[in-house]
Amino acid sequence: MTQPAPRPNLAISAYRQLKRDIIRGVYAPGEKLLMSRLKARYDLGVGPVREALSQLVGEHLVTAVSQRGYRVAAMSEQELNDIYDARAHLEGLMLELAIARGGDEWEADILAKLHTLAKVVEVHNADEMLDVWDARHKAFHHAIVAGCQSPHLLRVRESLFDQAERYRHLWLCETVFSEAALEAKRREHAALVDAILARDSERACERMREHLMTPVPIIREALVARGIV
Amino acid sequence: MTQPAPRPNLAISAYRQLKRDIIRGVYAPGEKLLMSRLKARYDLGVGPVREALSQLVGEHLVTAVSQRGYRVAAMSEQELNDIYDARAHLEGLMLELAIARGGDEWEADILAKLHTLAKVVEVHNADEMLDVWDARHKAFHHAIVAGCQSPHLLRVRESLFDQAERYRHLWLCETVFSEAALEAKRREHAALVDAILARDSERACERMREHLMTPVPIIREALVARGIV
DNA sequence: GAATAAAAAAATATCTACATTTTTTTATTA
DNA sequence: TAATAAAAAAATGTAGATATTTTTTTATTC
Repeated sequence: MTQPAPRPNLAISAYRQLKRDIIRGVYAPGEKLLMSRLKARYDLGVGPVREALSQLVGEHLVTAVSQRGYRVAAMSEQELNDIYDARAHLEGLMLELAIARGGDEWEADILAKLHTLAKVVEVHNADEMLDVWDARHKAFHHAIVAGCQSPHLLRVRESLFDQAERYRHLWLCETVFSEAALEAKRREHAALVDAILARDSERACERMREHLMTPVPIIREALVARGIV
Repeated sequence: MTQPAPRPNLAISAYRQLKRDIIRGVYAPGEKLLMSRLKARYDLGVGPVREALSQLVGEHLVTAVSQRGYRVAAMSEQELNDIYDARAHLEGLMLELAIARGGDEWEADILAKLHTLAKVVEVHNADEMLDVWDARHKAFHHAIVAGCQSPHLLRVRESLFDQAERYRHLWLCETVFSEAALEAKRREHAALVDAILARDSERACERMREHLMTPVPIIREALVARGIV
């Protein structure tokens, strides 16, 4: 049924690599993205690179000034606060809708993803640990909000998520390798799922908003420690 | 203080024209956007056109399939419902935050924009009437949600707005030229502002959600009438 | 003869290399 | 030092070459 994914063109792979590198912090916030450097790094012509940059401008990960090229979007404590605040409120809203609209398989899917997340232990390699935990954590949160059944709200959430990714990455590094932090997260998730399954909208949304805001102070410190702000 | 707007390059003006044409319905939903036609229509080379299309893909107004070019994003009754539902809930949330966070000048600005909107009468030309009323109507609604003071929520709202524009344009044509419809809108706006100034969050949000959903049946009919769905 | 499959042709999308314009840097002069 | 001019670097744009998809034509099978 599904179309066999067409072989991506160079612009698409340039887009993926560039986005990944920006999120991972390969380029510093505000850094100028020289066409010549990008061409060399990804071994592509200017066309594909330019198209990739155009799309990233649309996602606000890159800024452009006509005739003066492109830069990685800046990071700031102010933006950190605003993104996380916006996300917390948006996901609170989506959870409220999900509790009103979600059915049995919605609940079941949340439990399934919670279980999978709790089982991330057998991994040894540090990088792999980070990737696996992050992927499952994302899947868990996605399962919760997916219950709102609105493709457009889900899309809007994803765009906020993408913009938060650079900040989230700092938090992940602090969290994934601390057993205490992971345990705290486990407890928050359990309490959240508890309220959701009880269909207690008020309590669930409050816990969701709190849960989403906990990384902020940690990230703020990491930003300072790395001299980003 | 403000930078003198740099002269836009061809990609930027291609982007603006293309976006405008898509919103205004120059291209049918789902229509293939031939590179050769676009080049001819806007009198540009492939480079700038491709960059503009890439950005529109990021805004979900255009879809792309690798090696098979670009198409105008489809329109459907389902999407109409979802966009308006998502917007109603999002703007309800933003209004709630605005009532909690907005100060005196927020209230004053809403009143100012309401007044300006009420004064759209001296225009005779039909097209100009539509443009002026729409611009002031937008300004009014923007003034309301701006009180939430979150740049990211405002940006997310704008992206939903852009995606709704094609549907909104159908509604505008039905509304702006009907004195009865305009009068109904005037009353809804007055009731909304009333609840906002009373800082009655619950009532204001309810009225906002209702107000934002009223166009849906009208647009649905217009979609059918024009054979779009 | 109708339906299917294979091959060729046309249309289209994509990419690169080069030319042009603009901005930034460096050097020069008052 | 400030202003100007020259040089270098960078961004932008165009045209043509290449690769892919779609359509048309031709051949084959039932």
